[in-house]
Amino acid sequence: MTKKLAKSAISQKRVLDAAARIFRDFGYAGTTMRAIADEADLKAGSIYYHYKSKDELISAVLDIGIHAVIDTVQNALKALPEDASGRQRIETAIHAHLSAIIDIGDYTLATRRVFGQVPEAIRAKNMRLRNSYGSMWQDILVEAQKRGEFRADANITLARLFILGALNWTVEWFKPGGRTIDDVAREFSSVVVDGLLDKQAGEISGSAQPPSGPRVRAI
Amino acid sequence: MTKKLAKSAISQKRVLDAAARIFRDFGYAGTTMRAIADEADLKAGSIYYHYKSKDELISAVLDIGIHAVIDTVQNALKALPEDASGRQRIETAIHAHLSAIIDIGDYTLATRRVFGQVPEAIRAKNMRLRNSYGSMWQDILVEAQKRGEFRADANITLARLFILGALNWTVEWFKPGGRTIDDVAREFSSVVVDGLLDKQAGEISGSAQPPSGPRVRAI
DNA sequence: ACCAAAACCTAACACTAGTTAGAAAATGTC
DNA sequence: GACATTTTCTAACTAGTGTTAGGTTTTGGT
Repeated sequence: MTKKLAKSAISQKRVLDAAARIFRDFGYAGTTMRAIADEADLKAGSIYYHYKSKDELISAVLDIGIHAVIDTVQNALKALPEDASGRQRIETAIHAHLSAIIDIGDYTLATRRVFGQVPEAIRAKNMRLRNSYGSMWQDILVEAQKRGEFRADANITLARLFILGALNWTVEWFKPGGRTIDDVAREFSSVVVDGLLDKQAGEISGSAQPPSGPRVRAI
Repeated sequence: MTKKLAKSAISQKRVLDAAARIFRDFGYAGTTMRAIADEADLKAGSIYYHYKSKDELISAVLDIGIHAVIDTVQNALKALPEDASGRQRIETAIHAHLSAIIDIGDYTLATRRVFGQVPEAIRAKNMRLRNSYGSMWQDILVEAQKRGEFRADANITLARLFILGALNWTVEWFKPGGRTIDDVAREFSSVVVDGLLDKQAGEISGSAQPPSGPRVRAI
């Protein structure tokens, strides 16, 4: 166990980044080792020095994709005060999730496009990570509901599926240079939270009232 | 033009259905003509009697997928009274969309999983259909906003992207036998509409108030 | 029973896939 | 500068790809 196999992390990352881009564009079967090698300025055979098979490569890409999201969101939530409201937590989580998946967009998109086509064993392993991320969200929502911030009759599980579905879809249309992540996160939170907020309990935090702009008359 | 090339629509559909299932499971490049043939109880060469290439097959699958959704939603909307509310329209459209994509789930999933990997020309052709579907939703939302039903400060384009993203994601987790489409549609509508509804304008339609169940105290 | 059209099959083509063994280059250490 | 280690390349093998040409069977109308 005292081997000193270092294997130059930077070359490894070069191959991994290239793989993510190619997997993203051509899917699992459509991705060839030769195409990855081209993208990474290598010859096909050389990849096998870093990864021992195509499957090990896609597995690494998948894990990086979900891990980045989990870490980013977890850290953002930890930075919140203990008594943060459900709204704050959701806004924070949405913003962090969007930042993460757009930051490492190649990996996220690769994951989305390839997940259904990957060998069962690899998919199952990655699925465990995704499920643990799902429970993270479930906890936030259930907590807020228990505290009376969210409607008691809301189906939290379905709401969570709705939120994560919409979030994950973002990478398909979000293009850097257009809308900012802040804008998207704010608008998204507004749609989701103001739908979950218990109106019977009266308005709690701010940001629910339209800021300025033209007011529409009621009837 | 007076040819009588009928080409037995039922065989053609058998091949198409098989193709949808295989494309769904293995992606564009991962799908082999031999696998489709197997699934359709044919030999690979025979497929070429019905479709002249793999590309023509995937193109047909993609078009069927989006067309089914467009038709179902359009018909459901047409059946509504002229003065239907925005809430009603959204609930109807969500329900119809879900019904359609789950009904032809193989095609929808195939589309989702394969879209990014298909030759550019085919994708562009199918994209036009999808864009026209997008404007349909945009119209519903903008109309409701103009009538003062939805918050004036809501970004309709973003809201639409969220809704369609979440809807399209449904096929990934929805399993027949569990939740009903009605349940999912109702909950989704509730999350979306009660988030879009202008609270300044007061409650308009019903279904916003929690029906029965335990009421949560405010603070 | 006959026959043409429709539907399917067989066998092969040129090509590309993942992977590997072994040689060659690059790198760093003394 | 020599030498061992790390990294890359070359060239090949087998297996499987989309597609096609031409033959065989099935079908349905007369």
